[in-house]
Amino acid sequence: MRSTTKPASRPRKTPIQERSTITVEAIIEATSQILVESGLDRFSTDRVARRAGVSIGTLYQYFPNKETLVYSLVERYLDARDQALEDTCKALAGRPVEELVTGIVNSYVDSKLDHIELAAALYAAAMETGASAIVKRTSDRCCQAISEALAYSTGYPETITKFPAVMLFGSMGQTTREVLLLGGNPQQIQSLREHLAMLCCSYINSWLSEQERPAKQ
Amino acid sequence: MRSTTKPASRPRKTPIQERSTITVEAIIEATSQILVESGLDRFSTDRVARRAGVSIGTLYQYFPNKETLVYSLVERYLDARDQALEDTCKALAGRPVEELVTGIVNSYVDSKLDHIELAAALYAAAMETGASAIVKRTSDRCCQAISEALAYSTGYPETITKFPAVMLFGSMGQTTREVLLLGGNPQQIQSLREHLAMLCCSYINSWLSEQERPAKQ
Amino acid sequence: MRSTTKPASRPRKTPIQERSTITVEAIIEATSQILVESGLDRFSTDRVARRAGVSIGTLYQYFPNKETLVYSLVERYLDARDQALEDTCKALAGRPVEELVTGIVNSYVDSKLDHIELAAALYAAAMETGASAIVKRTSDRCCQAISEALAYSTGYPETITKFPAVMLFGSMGQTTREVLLLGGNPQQIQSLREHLAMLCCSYINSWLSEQERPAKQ
Amino acid sequence: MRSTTKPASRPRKTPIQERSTITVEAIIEATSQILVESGLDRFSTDRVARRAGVSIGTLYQYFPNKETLVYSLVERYLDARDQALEDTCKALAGRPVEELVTGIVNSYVDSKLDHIELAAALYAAAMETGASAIVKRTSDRCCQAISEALAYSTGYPETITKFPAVMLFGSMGQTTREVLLLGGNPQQIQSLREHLAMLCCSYINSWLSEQERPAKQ
DNA sequence: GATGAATGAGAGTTCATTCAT
DNA sequence: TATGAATGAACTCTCATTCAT
Repeated sequence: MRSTTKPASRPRKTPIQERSTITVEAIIEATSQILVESGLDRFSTDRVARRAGVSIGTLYQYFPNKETLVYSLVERYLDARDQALEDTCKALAGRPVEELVTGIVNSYVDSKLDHIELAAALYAAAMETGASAIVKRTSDRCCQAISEALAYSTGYPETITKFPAVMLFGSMGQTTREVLLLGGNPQQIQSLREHLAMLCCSYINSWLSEQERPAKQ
Repeated sequence: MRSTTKPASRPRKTPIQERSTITVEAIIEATSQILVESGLDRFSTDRVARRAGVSIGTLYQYFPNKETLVYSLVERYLDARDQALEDTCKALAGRPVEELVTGIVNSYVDSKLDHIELAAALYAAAMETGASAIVKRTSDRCCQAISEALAYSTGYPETITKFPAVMLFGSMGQTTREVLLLGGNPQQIQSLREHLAMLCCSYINSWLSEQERPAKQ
Repeated sequence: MRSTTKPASRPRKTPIQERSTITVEAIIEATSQILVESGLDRFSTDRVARRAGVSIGTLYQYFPNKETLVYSLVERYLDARDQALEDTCKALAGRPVEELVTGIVNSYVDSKLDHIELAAALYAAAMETGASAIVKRTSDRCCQAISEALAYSTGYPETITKFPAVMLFGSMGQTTREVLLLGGNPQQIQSLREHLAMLCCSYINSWLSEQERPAKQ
Repeated sequence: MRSTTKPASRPRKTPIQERSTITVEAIIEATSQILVESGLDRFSTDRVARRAGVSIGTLYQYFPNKETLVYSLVERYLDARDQALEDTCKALAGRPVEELVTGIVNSYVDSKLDHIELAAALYAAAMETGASAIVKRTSDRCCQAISEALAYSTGYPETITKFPAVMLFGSMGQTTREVLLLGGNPQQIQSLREHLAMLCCSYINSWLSEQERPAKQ
């Protein structure tokens, strides 16, 4: 992807009319399809416009440059994931840690399974195109949600639960990807859920028991 | 980067004169620098050649196409990581699991720290360019090494240690990346090592104690 | 010219606005000029675009690759020749052979004279670039037309007039080229017409008289 | 083929030593093979050198540029054809025209058959690369030989036999090529010989009888 | 608002040729 | 004399983006 030096601006125009909304949706859908089918190479504004059934000029009326297209998609996808995770955290905050952690794991795995191919394609796309800022922002949001829920459930202040939250979030990401690469059949997914729950719970328990006797350290 | 279907062939010409060995090294070094500085966009064969101080023709005498440049680098980097991990596994195979797992964690973190910027840049680069095949291959190699060492240390057959190995390997990857994104100062790195060791050890212990009483499950 | 195996596809885009029709004509005209002036070497898409007064991008919007440029021209030129020959054949079919053959000769020479330089340049160009398929196709078309007219005028079935048709067509091609190479002044052209008519007529007459007494052979 | 502006110079060095001769022969043979196999595109000095088993530097020691390679081959091939034709003309000069003309036809067809593939490849190659000068020169030589023999056999001065000679020579070229394109099986070749002989003889006879009564014209 | 023709910088790659070894 | 590493101009083609209609 040719990286122009322009800052990644938000969509140029906020669709207000009905028709515009349809157009924008068609464009984003086309973006998604092409990214999944062909990856970031072979991804061109021209193809997106044609697939969306609009002219290239129209596309540029709603998305000021190529990057914005990918950004919109990445953001939309990650927002959904974050939202689900936050909801889970809010729903389970205050419950026993093991229950909380297991809930988080399942929410995370579920959100990946929802859009398997898109997840993989976006992951690669996000690395390029400077979308890593978005990735960082949403990662932070997830860690924040986990950290808060953890603090609520354990009684520890958030300053302390921050790091374990990062560890939990980090553990889920690549293990899930790895298992999907292994084939991702239902049985493997089930194993993933169980092992991930076990891994996260035992880690949190270890960490908790260590917190109880900090003097020894 | 255009991912054509052409196979990522090995360097086109094996240097025979000493002069050309220097040239090849210069090209690889330039590839690395530009990838780190500017990412996969803005990465062009032209820039690489100029940075390496050779003509574009010379570059193409040793690397048949652009992809091969990135491949060479990814492969070289991952091979080093794999080698270190394998060495650690071999050295610690048969020792108590906790010692083994801690050793693996430290080896992994060390290899990332060795080339911090390069690691990040290559990670992104590898996602595109079809180098994901290489990534998969080397991941498998790591999981294999971990799995074998785990089998040796626990007495369980490798068929059983396979999945936990994948979980361990997966856990290390993104957590490390996440912490480096957080800034990666020495103190954070230290925390990472401790938490990662704790996470991995407690997971393996949980898993072991579950294995002992499979009937109850 | 690199003859890749990609099929010589038809122009990429059919002009819909009037503006683009002009553009396409300008490009074909430029192709013709450059081919005539400089031959197939020194023929580059860049030069064509510049000569046509359009950007290189515009050129590629209508011609998917370099070969298509030459193909279009070859085809257009040969089609005109074939059409003229077919018209002549149809008009003279049924008339005495001598009249028919003389008509064919003149039609052929006329079509060459119409675009003297272009004919020479295209001839060379067609040999390369895989346009030889087009050459073969149009040659066949000419031979077919001649063969049919010959059958009609002589009463022999077409299976028998086929070969003489090829001989007639073949005789005209290089002799005309040869005479043009000699300078091609009006007097030479006139001699060419006369000798070619004589050559073709006497050949057909010989062949006819041989057909009448096949037993003796 | 990139046309450099340099004049087409003769081979740089005349091989005097045994070894050099072998090298030069190997290079010419490689040129021939590659031209036949792959045509004028994909023909590169590099490939020729590799095929000939010599270094690119050595190639340039005997052939100052790429064109010279093709020239040598074209010249060598056409010289052989011309020589054969001249020999035939000398041998048959003074014999009855029909015998002469038939001999010429067979000599011409034979020389084409000798190197069928090479003939086709060279024909295309000669059109490009400015070798057309050579083609013209050797064509002239053939026409000259035919013209002289015709003069000798008919008693007419050479100024008069010149044009018929061109017509005869021209008739043979494309008809032969055309028949080879048709498949060129032995039966077709035999037909070609017969029809070509008939065509040429009847033409010459017509021309002769016209010469006898010029007043009527 | 929508269209699509036009733009042109820039990318990847080739290959004839030179020259130090 | 032979080698082959190095050169770089030239070439084909793409694609993000603009703007007249």
